[in-house]
Amino acid sequence: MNDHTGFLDIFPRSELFADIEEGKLPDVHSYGRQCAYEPGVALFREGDPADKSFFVLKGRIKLTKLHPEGRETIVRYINPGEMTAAVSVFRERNYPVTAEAIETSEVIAFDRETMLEVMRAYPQVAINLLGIVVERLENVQSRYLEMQVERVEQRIARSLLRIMKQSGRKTDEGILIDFRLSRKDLADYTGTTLYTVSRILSSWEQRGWIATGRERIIVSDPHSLVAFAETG
Amino acid sequence: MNDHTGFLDIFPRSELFADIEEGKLPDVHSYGRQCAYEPGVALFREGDPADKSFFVLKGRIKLTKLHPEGRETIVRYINPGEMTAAVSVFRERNYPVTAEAIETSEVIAFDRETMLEVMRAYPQVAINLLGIVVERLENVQSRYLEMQVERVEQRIARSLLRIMKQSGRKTDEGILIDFRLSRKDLADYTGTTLYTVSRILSSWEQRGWIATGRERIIVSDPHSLVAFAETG
DNA sequence: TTTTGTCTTTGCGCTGGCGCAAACAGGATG
DNA sequence: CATCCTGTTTGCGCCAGCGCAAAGACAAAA
Repeated sequence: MNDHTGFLDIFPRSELFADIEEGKLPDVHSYGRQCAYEPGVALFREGDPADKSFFVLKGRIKLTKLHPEGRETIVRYINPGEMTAAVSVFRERNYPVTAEAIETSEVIAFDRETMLEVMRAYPQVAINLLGIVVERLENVQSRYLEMQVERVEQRIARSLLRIMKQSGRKTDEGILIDFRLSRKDLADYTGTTLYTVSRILSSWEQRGWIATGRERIIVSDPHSLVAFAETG
Repeated sequence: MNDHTGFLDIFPRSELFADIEEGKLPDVHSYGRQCAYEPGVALFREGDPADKSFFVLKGRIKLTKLHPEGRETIVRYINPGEMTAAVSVFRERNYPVTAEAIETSEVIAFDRETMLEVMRAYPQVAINLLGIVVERLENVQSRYLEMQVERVEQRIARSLLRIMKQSGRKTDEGILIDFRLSRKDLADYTGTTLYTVSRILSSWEQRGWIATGRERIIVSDPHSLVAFAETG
């Protein structure tokens, strides 16, 4: 029973399955196939034919996109209760990103046909999915704009705050980013280099805004960081 | 009659209304309200409450996003047969961009309720819309990646090619970008400055890859430009 | 405990691209 | 035709941020 990681707790709080009657949730759940991934294992790779969508119950998934020259960008992190690979609903499409578990994760995979079936059975799911994709589009558009007009230090501030909001956990020293996040990760997320990230985090640590460790960041003074992100 | 700009020609070839039976198209059309915009006039502004979606019959719409500091980015151009502001389907949302006609344009406006009604009456429209948004998400993600890893000159090449594909017209001197496109516009689209764009276009003109005029670009050697965009 | 591997820090030199300033050019207007 | 307005070009100086290299620090393994 517990190996189902209580989807009954997560579904009603998720954006995708909100508005579905409690009683119908086991039915929706039964459409999918639950599976687990260890850290470092890919759910799918960029360019693969897209045949499944994934709903995350537990853990954390990293979406990355590769450039032919070798460098990559981190597109976003997927947290429990969120969904990825809506693209699979459409025939003849390929995954535009690679999805990799960065923690031990449990997900539910829906393949195209069952996804369409769920959407037909529960039309509100289709509309919710549209809402999710629209929201992500706006999110990337914002980051694209920031990329164009803001200096590196400001972008890192904003990105750190964004990650903090999505995946932060309150502790008594401040808000802890709740997963392994290296300097290189932050660099790939903001479009800079690990050297620059390191220099900037060091300077913030001296000012007392954050506390850092190996692959670990605690934001101890979010207020100052927000002020900095907004004014430069 | 002709003031309806023949939606019967455009609907069947559009991604949104593909798969709808010919005979039903006048019905779909009747859900919306057709209107015209002169160049420079805004259909909606970033931040306004989003209550209408727009389908373009004729002309061209520019989507821009503003940064508090004053600079802006051109998010994309909307051509005839395309749609924008899917966000309006959702209550309590605001337009994330500003839409402005850059040519005399005719569009059909669907407000939220009628949009939902069309989607209920023709479920395929909802799925098509999801497909359109997914595609744009992938497009922005690609540009975001390019922004991070490519040098300015390469990004301008890629952007010029992208615009050329979407809005180019064959002439005997090469492929003409079919609307007023200034150095500043290209700079706002690629995230650089008009000075840099000017310098780079000049160098390409000397190499014979393009021919330029005031707010006018003709790509005379697309092949070389593609090679450059891909190898840097 | 020592070792090994990975992650992080920091000095240093270099350069792509920014942005001012000023001249130039082409359309539109009267 | 001359004028005005807006867009374009180009010289020049500057600096944010890159990226190498080498040392330091932490975690897990042996």
